[in-house]
Amino acid sequence: MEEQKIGSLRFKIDFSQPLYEQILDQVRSAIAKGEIELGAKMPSVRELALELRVNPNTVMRAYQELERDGLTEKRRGQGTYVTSSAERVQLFRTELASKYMDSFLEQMASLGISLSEIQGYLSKKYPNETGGTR
Amino acid sequence: MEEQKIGSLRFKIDFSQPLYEQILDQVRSAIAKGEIELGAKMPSVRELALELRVNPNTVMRAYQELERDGLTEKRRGQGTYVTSSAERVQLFRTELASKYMDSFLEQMASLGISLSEIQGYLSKKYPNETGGTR
DNA sequence: GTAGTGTATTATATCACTTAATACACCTAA
DNA sequence: TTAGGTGTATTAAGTGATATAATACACTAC
Repeated sequence: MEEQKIGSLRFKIDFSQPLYEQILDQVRSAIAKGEIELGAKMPSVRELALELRVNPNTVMRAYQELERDGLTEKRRGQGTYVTSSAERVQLFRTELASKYMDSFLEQMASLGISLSEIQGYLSKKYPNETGGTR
Repeated sequence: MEEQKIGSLRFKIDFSQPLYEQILDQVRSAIAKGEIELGAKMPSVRELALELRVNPNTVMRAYQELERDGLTEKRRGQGTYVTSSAERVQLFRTELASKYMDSFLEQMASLGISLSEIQGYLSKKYPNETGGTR
């Protein structure tokens, strides 16, 4: 429940999922949504671990995955920085969105739910929006 | 990779996810899609465990969840049967679809992706379909 | 040199998942 | 009644992912 602010980052950590995964997801989201600026300095591994009351190894695991995503760059002895490339962020967004989309469609298919039914659900969830394909 | 048939049920089991979860998902899907008939007798816990080369406790865990879903009924001493109520199956379908939908929309929101962008992705994935809301 | 970075290693603990062995309660059919 | 098939419960054990803790090393800026 308790939301923490560390620099321009906000964190909500609980025990429903692995800690490193929550840190990873929330930083990913902040970068994807532009809540933290391109090229900005990330909190250091030790600092973030201290603030979140979590082991440094746990933070490092999240940071390593962020670099694999191409969302951050590490400079030994200096720190971790958000990538300066808007293209990389955009590429990450589309790739992850595509994965989310595929697994969602697979779930719906396993229930025998067609595309038109999905569209129907979408309309119900957003009754006020006209929808992009209408 | 190896797909197994047990009665009218088909199973593909690997080690990417918990075994009980895979069994659960695949039986759910079979019932939701009508691949196994309403009121049909399910394989017994011991039989399915033997066929899938899995511990009976693991199968039982999946079966217990199926009953919680309202998709099966157990008759002590007789066996496990698929529910005879088409309404229950339909209810389950809509409830689970709604959950899938919500968590999907949450994922997309975490990437800062709007509804109209989602509609765009849908059109790309299904270029030949007209779509139910058009 | 000092302090702050990321990184690596080793040990330990906990929990979810799975298997295994066994026993019990219930129902059906011979 | 007996035998065999149901679901259920319990106890024990092993494995792997997750997390913590303590420590050390390499690099960089000041």
